[in-house]
Amino acid sequence: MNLRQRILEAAEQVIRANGLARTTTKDIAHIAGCSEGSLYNHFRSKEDLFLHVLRGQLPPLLSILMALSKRVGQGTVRENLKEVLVVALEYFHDSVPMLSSVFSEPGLLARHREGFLARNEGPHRTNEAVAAYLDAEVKAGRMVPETNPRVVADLLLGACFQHAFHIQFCGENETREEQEQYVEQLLSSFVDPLLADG
Amino acid sequence: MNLRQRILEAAEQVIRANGLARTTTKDIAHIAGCSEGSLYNHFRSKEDLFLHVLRGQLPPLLSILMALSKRVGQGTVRENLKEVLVVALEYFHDSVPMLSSVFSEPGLLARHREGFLARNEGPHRTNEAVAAYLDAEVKAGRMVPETNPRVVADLLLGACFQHAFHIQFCGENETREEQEQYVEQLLSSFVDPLLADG
Amino acid sequence: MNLRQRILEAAEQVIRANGLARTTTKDIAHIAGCSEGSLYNHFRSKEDLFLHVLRGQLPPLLSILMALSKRVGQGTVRENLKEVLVVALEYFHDSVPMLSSVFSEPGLLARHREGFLARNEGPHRTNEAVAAYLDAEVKAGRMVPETNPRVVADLLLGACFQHAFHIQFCGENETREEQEQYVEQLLSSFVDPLLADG
Amino acid sequence: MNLRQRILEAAEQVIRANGLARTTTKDIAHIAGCSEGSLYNHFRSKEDLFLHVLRGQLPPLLSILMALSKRVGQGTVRENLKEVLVVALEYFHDSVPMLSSVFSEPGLLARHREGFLARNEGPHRTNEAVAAYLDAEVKAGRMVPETNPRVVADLLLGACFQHAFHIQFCGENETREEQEQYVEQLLSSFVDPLLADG
DNA sequence: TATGAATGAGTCTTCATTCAT
DNA sequence: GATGAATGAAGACTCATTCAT
Repeated sequence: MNLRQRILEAAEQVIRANGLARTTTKDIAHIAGCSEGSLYNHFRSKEDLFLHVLRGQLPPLLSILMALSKRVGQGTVRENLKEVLVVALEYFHDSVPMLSSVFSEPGLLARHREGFLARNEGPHRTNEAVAAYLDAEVKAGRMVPETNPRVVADLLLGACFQHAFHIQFCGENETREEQEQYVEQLLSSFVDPLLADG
Repeated sequence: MNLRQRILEAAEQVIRANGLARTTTKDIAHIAGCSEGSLYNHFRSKEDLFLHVLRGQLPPLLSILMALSKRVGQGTVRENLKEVLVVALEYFHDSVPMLSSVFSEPGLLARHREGFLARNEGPHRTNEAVAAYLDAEVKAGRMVPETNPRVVADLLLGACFQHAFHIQFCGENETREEQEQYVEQLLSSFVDPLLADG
Repeated sequence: MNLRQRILEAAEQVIRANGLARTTTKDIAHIAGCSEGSLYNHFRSKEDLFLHVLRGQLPPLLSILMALSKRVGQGTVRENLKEVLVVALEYFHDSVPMLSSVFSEPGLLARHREGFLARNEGPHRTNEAVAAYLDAEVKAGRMVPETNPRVVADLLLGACFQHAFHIQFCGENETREEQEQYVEQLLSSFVDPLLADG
Repeated sequence: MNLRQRILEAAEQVIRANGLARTTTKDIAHIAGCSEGSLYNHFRSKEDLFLHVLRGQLPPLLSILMALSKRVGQGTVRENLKEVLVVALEYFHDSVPMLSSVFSEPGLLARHREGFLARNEGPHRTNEAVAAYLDAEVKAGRMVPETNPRVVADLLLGACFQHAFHIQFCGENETREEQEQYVEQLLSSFVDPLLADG
């Protein structure tokens, strides 16, 4: 693996372990197995490096959710949503600490913003993707016509997001099974009544 | 106002303006109108000061939501929920940046956690309070019996929380009116069908 | 002596010993007997400190030359000029290395310039002061009327300046006696014919 | 042009633009259109490269002045001196910043000194060359016998040198015409009385 | 010979904290 | 309790130089 990539991964690793504010170039270089100077052969500044790390965080979930559009009309809506929500919940658990950290450095946030807005990759895009899927399923007659796709997407992803935020904030752990149970609760109480095959 | 209080407010002000990571004792002292040394006559350390600032952030919403229990059976459920959600949304807008910032300093987060867990004031308590209210309204027959109070609370507050997070993250502004519209959407599409008077 | 003054003198000392480009904050702090951090309690930056050191270099000769005006008509012109030129030559020897160094840092030179131009203390002022004295002596009838004061001042100070520059550049030493001999040469060959009492 | 020469010219260009202390190997390589590594295929070190650049600065004027000896008895003394002084003044304007810069790096100056002293090319040699010319003209009867050639050379070149130093130090510009006027002043007020054809 | 990634020593600067007054 | 000068550890970043290709 080339050094640039190693540096990016080292930076992500240190940020996750020590927190954004406690991440030093020295630590990053140590984990990457190179000198501090080398960091600057690949990134203009520490902030620039962070920006590249952050940039790598957003797309994963988004690309999964974009792929949802291909599943319209396939499998069951419930299964599709369950899979999506479990993936989202897991992703939120992973990304919430780093994503949230950025609020501690408004300058970094501002530059990060410029980037993801220009690339149309903001975190809000996930909700749009799920809403688009729901919309298609409503039109396909697989969900009741009263369904408001955007509101349902916001409710489901919002619940998962806040849930992950709270778990991380409280320093708890959640097993994969617990995550699935959480999603199952949402589906049973909220989504099932919206399914057309009721 | 005594100096201790002035320091606390100055710290909060600087954190909001510059971000947690860019908040220095020098800036705090300057805004508080005292010397840096004075900070240490009132707080053991900068972290200690931050902890006191953070402690002051959580309770406001919680105490409002706790008061909800007194409104069971009074007014309409819709009105009660609307008021609560608007207040919550506004509070999330205000507090998300500072609350999220803490993820950048795991040590600070850990100590903060010890505190709010000991005082039973964690951010997750807001959802519990709303769930308790909903539970009471279900029992009072003002909501359909299929309502799962905790899930509904998580969906509603989760949507508001993530919405505020996204707005702040994208650096946008939202007027009070837009906030009310957002809440109204949630109510119309999701809550109304759950009201027993339908 | 207060720390600020000690830092200024330490900086000057290190610049003289190691050269402007090889002067580090570490060395300055060490000579001043304080920590590097203390430098920044008294000066905004290393450049700012250098600016204050430089500012202290220009005025000494200038103030001596300004005092010349009081000697018009007193003593002999030759004696007055001799004293002035010896002082100037000695001063040039002392100041040429540091003054010249500044050309290596155009940014520092630019800021230095702003300062001395605003205070009307530039190095060219020395020539103006001597010219003013000569003009007065011409008008007092103690020098031949053909004397062009500004040209004579430029020739005499220019010769001394370049002489000092060459000596320093070649790393030679010049005793006080040799300096006096150099000045005496200038007086005998050039100034004497201009004196009215010839 | 070969790379070695391109590097030398690039180095000179960067030094003139950014100052000696702000000249980096990176900048030099960029201007020379080669890699930093290539610098070290042609020069032992950055200091070595600078030494070669400096070495190229001194001889130009000197060789012109050495050629003066051929003009003894030809043209008029006034014309010869005027041409020489204008060339010298222009040269001083050009070279003073770089030459002076070297005082900021005593180690570089010391090595430079070794070189030009061994080659008998020091800056003081210019004055010797002019003095030799004047001496010849005195002996040729074209200047009054009281003329002290070395003193006259020091006065004239000293005035020009200091004038150029002041102009550069004050960041001013001087047109060719102004330079000629300055020299003309020196000639009219000082040299003319020394010419034998008066 | 030309390269350019990698280096690591060195530099300036920041900042939370202390302590004598 | 209030001060603010002094601290020194730690930080990000620069840069001349090396070396494998």
